[in-house]
Amino acid sequence: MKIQAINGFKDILPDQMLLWRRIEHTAAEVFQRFGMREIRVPLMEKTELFVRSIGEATDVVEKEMYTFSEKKTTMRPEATASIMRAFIEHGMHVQQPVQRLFTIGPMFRHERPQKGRLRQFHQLDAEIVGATEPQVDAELIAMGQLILDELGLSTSLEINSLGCQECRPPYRRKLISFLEEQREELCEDCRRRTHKNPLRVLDCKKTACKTIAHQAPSLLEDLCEGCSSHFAQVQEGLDALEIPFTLNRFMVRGLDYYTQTTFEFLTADLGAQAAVGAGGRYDGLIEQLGGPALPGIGFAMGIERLALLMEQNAEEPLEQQTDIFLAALGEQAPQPCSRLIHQLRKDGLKAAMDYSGRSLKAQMKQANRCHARFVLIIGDSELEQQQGVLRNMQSQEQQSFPLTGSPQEQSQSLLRLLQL
RNA sequence: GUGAGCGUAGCUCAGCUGGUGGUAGCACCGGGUUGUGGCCUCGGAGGUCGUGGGUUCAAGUCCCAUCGCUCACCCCA
Repeated sequence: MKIQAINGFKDILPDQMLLWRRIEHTAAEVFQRFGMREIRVPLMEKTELFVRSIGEATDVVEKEMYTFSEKKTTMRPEATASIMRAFIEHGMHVQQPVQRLFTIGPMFRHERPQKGRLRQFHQLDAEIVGATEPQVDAELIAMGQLILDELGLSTSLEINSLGCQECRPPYRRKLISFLEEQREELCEDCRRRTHKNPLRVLDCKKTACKTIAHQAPSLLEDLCEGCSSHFAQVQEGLDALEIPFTLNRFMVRGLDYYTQTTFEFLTADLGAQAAVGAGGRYDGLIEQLGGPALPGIGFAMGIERLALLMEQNAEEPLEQQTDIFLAALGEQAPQPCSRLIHQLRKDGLKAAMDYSGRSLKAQMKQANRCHARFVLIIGDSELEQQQGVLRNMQSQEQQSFPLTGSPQEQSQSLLRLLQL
C-alpha cells in the first residue's frame, strides 16, 4: 500500500509556491501599510480556549476540532482565539491602547474535504483590538478589500449587524417564537436550528425557508440605538472610502463571539464555497477570556480559496528565474565550474549547473527548463584556451568570456556582463 | 455524520454489447545538428488497469467486498 497524504491535507508543490508567496507577500505588505504588526502564535492551544471563545454549541467545537483529549489540547481551528489569548497573556493593551495584529498560517478542522475546503487550510488573519469606532470597522474592511484588489480578484462584499448583548437576546427570542409558528413550513434542518441557532435559519438555501426568512422579523430593525448608529456609521465610512457593499440581513456567523458588524467577501467561482474572506466585531470576547473589557474586530481569508480563484484567472503561471546556468562538458570542466558557481551564488546570483556530464544539448535543455537568462559553456577546449562561451538565451547572442583570474574576479566580470 | 460519482503510465485521459493494455496528448530520455535550448521530426523508456474475491474458456470491461479520491449536503475561510 502506497503511503499518501491524509485526506484533506495537501502538499503545496513548488509550482504553486510562487503564487502562494505572492498572496502572502501582498497581504503582509498591505497589512503593514495599515500599521498592522505580525504575530505568530502556536498551532495548538488548550481545548478550553476554543470552547470558550468559539462557543460550545457551534459545529466547529462540537465536531470539527482535532483534539488530543488526554492532553486537553487542540489544533487551532481559527486564529482569533489564539491571538486574543496571547494578547491577554502578554498584557499587550498596556503597551498601546489599540493593537493592530496580523498572522498567516495553517488552521485545522475535521470536516469532509471538498472544493475550496480542507482539513488543514491556511488563513490570512487580521485583528484590531481596543477600538470601538465604526471608522475602524470600515478601515478594516477596506484593508481586506485592498488585498483582494491587489491580487486582482473581484469579489462582492456583504455586510450585516448582529447586534450586541443588549439587543440580540430579545431579538433571538422574538425570532424563535416566529419560527415556532412556522414550524410546519420549515425544512428538517431548520426545525433543528430553531433553538440551536435560530439566526442560521435566515441563511437557509431552501426556497421554503427563504420565504419564511423574508417574512421573519429583521434584526436590523430591532437593533438598539448604539448598534443601529454604529452600523449606520460603518456604512457611511465604507461609502466615504468608496468601497461598494450590499446589505445582507440574512448573513450569520458560525462562531459565537461575533457582535455588531459582520461581513463576507464572496465569489461565485468556488463551487459551494462562496466566502473567500469573512470577519466581524467581537466586543465581548476578550473579557470573556479573562482579559480586560476591550473591543475587537477582525477577519480571515482562506489562502487556498484565493489561490484557486487566481489559478482560474491564470494569465501566465509564475516561474522561478535563473540568472545563469553553467554547462560543464568533459572530464575537466566540473571542478572549476563548481568553484565558479559557488562564488556566483555568494555574489547573489541565482545560478545552476548539472554535474551529470550529459551532452551540451541536454544541458541546454535543462538551462531552458530553469529559465536561465544566460548559459556559460565550459568544455575541454574552453579550458585550454581559457575562454568560456557566454550565451544570452533570449537574444541567442554569444560572446567569449575569459576564464582567467580567480573565481572572485571571474564572478565580478560576469556580474558586470549580466547587468547589461 | 449523509448522499452521489470516479480509481487505466509522473499528469490528463481513450478503451463500444467481456476476446492480445493505447501509434493518444503533456512531461521525461536519446537521435536528427561530429559541442548549442525553446518550434519541428524520428525513436525510447515507463503499467501488479486501486486492492481482494467471484462469474466465465476468457475480466480494464460484469458482480460483491474493501481501500482511496472527488463533488455535494451539513458547516465554514
